[in-house]
Amino acid sequence: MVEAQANRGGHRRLICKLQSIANLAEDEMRDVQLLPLSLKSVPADTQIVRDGERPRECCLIVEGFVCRFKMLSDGRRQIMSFHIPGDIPDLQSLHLKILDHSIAAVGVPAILAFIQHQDLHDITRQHAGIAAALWRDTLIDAAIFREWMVGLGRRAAIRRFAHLVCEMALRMKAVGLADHQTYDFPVTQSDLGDALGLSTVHVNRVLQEIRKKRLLEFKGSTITIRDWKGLEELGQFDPIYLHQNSAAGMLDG
Amino acid sequence: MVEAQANRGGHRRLICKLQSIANLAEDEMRDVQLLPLSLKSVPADTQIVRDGERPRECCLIVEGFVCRFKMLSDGRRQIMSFHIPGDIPDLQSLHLKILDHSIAAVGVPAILAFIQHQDLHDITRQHAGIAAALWRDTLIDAAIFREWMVGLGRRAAIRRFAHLVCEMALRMKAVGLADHQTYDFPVTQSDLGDALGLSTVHVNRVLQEIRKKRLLEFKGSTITIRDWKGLEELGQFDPIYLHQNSAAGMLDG
DNA sequence: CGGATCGTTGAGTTGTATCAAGACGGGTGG
DNA sequence: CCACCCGTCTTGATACAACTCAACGATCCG
Repeated sequence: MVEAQANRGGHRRLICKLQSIANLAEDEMRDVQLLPLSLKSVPADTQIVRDGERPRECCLIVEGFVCRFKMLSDGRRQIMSFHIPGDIPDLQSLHLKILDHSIAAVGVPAILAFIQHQDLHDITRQHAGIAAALWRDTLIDAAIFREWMVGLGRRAAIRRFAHLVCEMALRMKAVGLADHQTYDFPVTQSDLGDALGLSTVHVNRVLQEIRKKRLLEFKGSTITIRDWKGLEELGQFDPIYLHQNSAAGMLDG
Repeated sequence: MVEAQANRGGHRRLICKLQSIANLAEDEMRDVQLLPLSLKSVPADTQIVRDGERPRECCLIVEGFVCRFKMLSDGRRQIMSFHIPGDIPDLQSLHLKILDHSIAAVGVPAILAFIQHQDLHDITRQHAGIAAALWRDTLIDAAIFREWMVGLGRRAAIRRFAHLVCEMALRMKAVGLADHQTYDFPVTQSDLGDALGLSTVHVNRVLQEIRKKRLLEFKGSTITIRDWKGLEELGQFDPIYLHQNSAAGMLDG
């Protein structure tokens, strides 16, 4: 069955993600695999949950690309994070009843696996290791926010973009979604602007500049890194803040 | 003994903080009060823990004012949060071994109470409620980061500042450190610039502008709010993101 | 083929940074 | 007790990064 396959996909993605941030015991992994998942697919650029809601479930990304964002009263938007398969972007709703931002699929349709809060509470009560791993995941989330704050507050536009490209490369790599120097990043220049705190026009000019420096290509929705060292330097990128289990041996081969 | 008093102060502050974000049971509060605290005072504007360290304890603020920040290679700084008595600014170190930023006292000397990671691990293992409360605390931390990101990315300088003033007012109020419309905020204009992503010169001009609007006074290290409604509107401030137990009935009396 | 979305370009504007210098103010030492 | 000094605040002049507005080109899709 298609559904059974996708379900396995959901558990596989979750396991893979958890292993990239923690070391789970055998029985813990087994129970993660038994978590009831409720699958749903959403079209590209569609909201999944909305600012102000009180969700009773968390959403695990199985396929696709997701962002969290807040709208301002004048219609402008700030994207606070991008999420990839294996992430649970609203894990915080487990302990914060009201959602203080929205979540949406970006660029391409997404397949999501919803997990009841109740089931997550149960599994964390039974397995201290899983509780710790999930807590840790939300802490890494926060660490990424902090790093973005540095960019938004203190880094020039082109550095911000370079930094984002490096970050996504490592995160995609950690869950097996990036090969040597290429990965999929299906966002528009307008999305990028909302994430980097820039106007679309300026994003466009930044992209041209970075292409001219031959640091990367960005055709269609594919990013191809041509000069990892250069990108890292331009973005002042130091992967420590990602707190990955193995932050070594990356794309610079 | 002075130390015994301050120790009680530490536990009192912690209890007060935890009650502002969660509902603890009797026995949980009792065990919180039994947590071993190791007191230390640090001079104003001194680092407490440093980027890259691997702390074995967390630091509870008993008195004073603390910020978390990252330094850039060119010596500029981004402050990512301010912390007040009752906060544990490095609670995340419980699950993220390496610190990805530094922590320092700002403006005035601080009294800190260090809690061994081991003791925190023990108490969370014994009391699911305390584990949840601490996890929740780190999640609120992250929610505040997100809100700051919106400011840094999308709000004009004066709005950013107004927003910060509102946020600090509510947080101080929640732990009994702000009265009707006044509270202590011992930061220099340079600190403010590092928090808001602005130059000192521009902070100065923003302050003048906001004074001219008669929204607040900022003499010495004391902020006096003159027009809460106006500040809230200017800062586009909506307290939802603070996830306080009782976000109602604030300074606008 | 037409419309919608996205990307690109140019011109003009503005918010904020930088540089430089002076004023203020609180603490220290002579 | 005064003089001095250092950090902070303030002000002015100038520079520039990024924004806005507006128009046009490129794709894609129905």
